[in-house]
Amino acid sequence: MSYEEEKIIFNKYIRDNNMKHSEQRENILEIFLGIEKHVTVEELYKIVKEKLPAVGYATIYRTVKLFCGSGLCCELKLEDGRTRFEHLHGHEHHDHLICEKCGRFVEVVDNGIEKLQEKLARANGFVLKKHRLQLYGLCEKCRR
Amino acid sequence: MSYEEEKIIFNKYIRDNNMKHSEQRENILEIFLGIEKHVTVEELYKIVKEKLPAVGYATIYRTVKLFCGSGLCCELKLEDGRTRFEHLHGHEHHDHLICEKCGRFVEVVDNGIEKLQEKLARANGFVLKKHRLQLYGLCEKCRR
DNA sequence: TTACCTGCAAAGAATTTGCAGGGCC
DNA sequence: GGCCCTGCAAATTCTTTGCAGGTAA
Repeated sequence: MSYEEEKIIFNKYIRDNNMKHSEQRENILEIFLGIEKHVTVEELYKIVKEKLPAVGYATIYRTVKLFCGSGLCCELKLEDGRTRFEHLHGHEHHDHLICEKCGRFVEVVDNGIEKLQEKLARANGFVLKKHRLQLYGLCEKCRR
Repeated sequence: MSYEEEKIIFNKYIRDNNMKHSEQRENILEIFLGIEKHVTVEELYKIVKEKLPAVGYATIYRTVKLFCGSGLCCELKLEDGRTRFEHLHGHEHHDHLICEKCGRFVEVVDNGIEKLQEKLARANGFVLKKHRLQLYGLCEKCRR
């Protein structure tokens, strides 16, 4: 058994919202947390399907929304228009550096940038809640 | 007549790509450049429809893509999943500060952030081409 | 037992494409 | 004249919803 901490968080969220615990949701959570990548619903569906052949597409959609609601995962909308989900197990907040050619994702954080964002928002009368930063460019390999 | 400079850029793009000039596209461009806001295709369609009642939805889609291709406009994908288009006439590159409650957009730029992004990308072996930064928070009015 | 969970299929929403007729070069 | 442009309708793609039967509490 793994990801005990996340399961506790998720099950608390389920209870707090008057929903019921289900074996399947916990299985999907475990599979999802084991994926080290930003998956689309389609990708997650295929991976889950291997272990739970009876699962339906709608369930994946419904389930990742629950993960997001419980704070275990967050949605990522990039330029290609597809929604991706990334779990937060073992990942602090981070931004994304994306290669325009090969599609490689790199997770990056820069404290200086974070602080300046906070300052910039304040200067405009805003209280910052969250931000999304994507850097697009060409990685080393793709420049050769 | 207005937006001469943009029309020249657009027409050059059309020619360079073996497409044909059309009165309608130029009219749409002029209307679009006159809108000081990030419009969805639906919004733009309604506005254009007032002056060009015969226009179709598909044309708006096709035409804004051309604007993007010619560099006169860029796509903006936010958390709500709808694609917005903003023209660059009179707008330097900027990021967005968005109020989560009232939806207000503020265009912001911070040179410090821009420079750190460049540095961060380089540190990871990337050559930066562009970036997208959205700051979400609560504006002054909405906090009262 | 009651209300939620689930798979399936159908519905929705946003966007793209095919086609036939009209316009540009 | 040939090829692109355009409106319309149909097709696609991604996502949500309704429903009927199964399951947790």
